[in-house]
Amino acid sequence: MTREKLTDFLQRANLINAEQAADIARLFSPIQLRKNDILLAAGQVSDTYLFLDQGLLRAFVHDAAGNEVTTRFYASGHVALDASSFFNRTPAQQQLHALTACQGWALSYQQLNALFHARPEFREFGRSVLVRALAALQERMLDQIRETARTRYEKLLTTSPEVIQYAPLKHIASYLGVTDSSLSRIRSHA
Amino acid sequence: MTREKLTDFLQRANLINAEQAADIARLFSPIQLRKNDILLAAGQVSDTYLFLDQGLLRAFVHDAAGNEVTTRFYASGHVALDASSFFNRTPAQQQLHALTACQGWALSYQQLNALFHARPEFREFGRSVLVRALAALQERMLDQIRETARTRYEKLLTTSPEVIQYAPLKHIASYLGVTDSSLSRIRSHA
DNA sequence: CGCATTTCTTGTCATTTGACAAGTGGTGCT
DNA sequence: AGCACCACTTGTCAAATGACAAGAAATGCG
Repeated sequence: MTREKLTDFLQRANLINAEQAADIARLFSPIQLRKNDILLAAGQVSDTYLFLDQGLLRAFVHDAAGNEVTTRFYASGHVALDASSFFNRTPAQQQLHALTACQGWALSYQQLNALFHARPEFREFGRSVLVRALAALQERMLDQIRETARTRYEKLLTTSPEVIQYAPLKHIASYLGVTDSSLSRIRSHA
Repeated sequence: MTREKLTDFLQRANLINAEQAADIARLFSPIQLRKNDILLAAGQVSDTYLFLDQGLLRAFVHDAAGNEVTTRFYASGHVALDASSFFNRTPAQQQLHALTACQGWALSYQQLNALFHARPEFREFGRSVLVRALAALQERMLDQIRETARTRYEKLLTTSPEVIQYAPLKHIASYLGVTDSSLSRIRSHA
């Protein structure tokens, strides 16, 4: 696995140039996950800032009734992270589950902080990752409020076909906020 | 208006001590808003990092049909901000609207960045503000998915009574993701 | 291979919520 | 005061979705 996707990613917000990206990328360690591995278990303090190169992950929690609710999918080219656990060094509520075999690049909390300290441009970049995650979540919240389940499904279909392809229906359903039966019906009469 | 709430706020995450907090707080400028002032208009680049001392704000967007959707309320003791516009220096999608007369403390983008540069502890604090906003939004997303409108209303009632008290029903309704009629019925037969 | 488990679909019915419309009461403005 | 405009409530009906259950299809495993 080359670091090419990682260096591309680092340059995406135009806060880091090619040379800096190469230097920074060198510090990430390769990570492999098998299908169904749990990268982060409930109660554990996250210590992996993961850039996903290949594969698909999901984050999920249990609700009061004990049902799993999928809170996010992470496709390749994105950072998969429980920000709250990682940055606050607190036990994770969320779990991270590999839906397929995955490859990625990782930093520990200590490494990330050292890098933030040493490299202002990476600090800026790290902030932009957080701000983008916030904006994306806000957008999803809006969809949840004003779009029907069918529209939400169709949007997911066009923006994240890999999710539809690899994630089982029940995970997609709880992510979209509908029951599996409803999603099945939405699909059938698409 | 004293800077007391602001210095308390700065110390809340235990990343900044009392002396540092006093130094930092000194750099914020006081801001007043009248009821119904628009702090941030659509299309404008946000340049106000606002700690709200008194009053109530809301953020809203227009959906495709032109209806206002309230995306968040900001009560006193919190930072009211369109993070995406402020940090990326991009035109705001959201607007910020004073629901009551407000007082607060503000930094410009330039001031905030200078402060981030000069004070690592404030940098950490800034990150924790973002991470907390992310976690709160995630929590709200979960409620949106698994709770009924009635439960969401009741939660808001206990966690943010000031919102119920000062915001008109239609803003609360669009925030909760229901129509005003439905919310009115939920209330009537509480 | 054969069995158990999981995944997905489909049926029936109840519940929630939305759409639309009318009406009431309050508020602000001239 | 008089009028226009909001904010909120309430009625009626339709549409979307959930709950529950049964069954079919696919998958994993010994």
